[in-house]
Amino acid sequence: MGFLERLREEQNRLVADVREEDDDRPIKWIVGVDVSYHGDQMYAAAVSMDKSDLEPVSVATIHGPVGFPYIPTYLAYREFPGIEAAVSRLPDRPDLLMIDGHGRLHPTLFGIACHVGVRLDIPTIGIAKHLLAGRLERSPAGQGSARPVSIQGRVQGYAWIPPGRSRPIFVSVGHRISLETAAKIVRETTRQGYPEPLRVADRISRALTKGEKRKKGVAR
DNA sequence: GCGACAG
DNA sequence: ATCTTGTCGC
Repeated sequence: MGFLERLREEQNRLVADVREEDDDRPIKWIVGVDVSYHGDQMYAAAVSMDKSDLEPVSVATIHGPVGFPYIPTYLAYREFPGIEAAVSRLPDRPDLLMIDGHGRLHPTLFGIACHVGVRLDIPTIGIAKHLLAGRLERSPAGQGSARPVSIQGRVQGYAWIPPGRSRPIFVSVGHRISLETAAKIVRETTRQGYPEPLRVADRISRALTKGEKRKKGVAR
């Protein structure tokens, strides 16, 4: 059996561990984590903020060699090492992790947000800019612009157009949270375009790669 | 077999 | 994700 087939087997095994019930503990520290690349190096940033004011409280960054290529539906095997390392450098354990990429909106119902959540045993939400799997349903009456996304007839996520953005973002459960709560928290943490923890994490991780370019004298 | 395909 | 100039629009 090939390498990717083995990884697919692992996904199909671990998907049974995903929990979609809300956690008991209240959510105070929300962490956004994102990864950027420069050549064969990856840079990850984890940003922790208090849910009540969305002000960054702590930041952790790492960089290291890229160990896996980008292959659609296997994103976690590329990004998990960086995510894990950055999150573990934070002074406090996150109450909730926001991941750039899908959770249950995945062909195996086990996208990177589920992968990170299960392996770190932390509640996670998947937030992505493009759809990978699933079908957009008609907007239900009353729901503010959020459209359900279904896989095999089951709602696994929502497409939502945040203020200040023209295209939707896609929200799905990663681990230890309900889809409704995930959607609510995404709305509450979005000021413009994308949830604040992810916006800041993205900005920081990308700044790290830019800094690397300057060091090496790459043209600007 | 063909097309589509998170970051 | 990253590479990349100008260009359209608020």
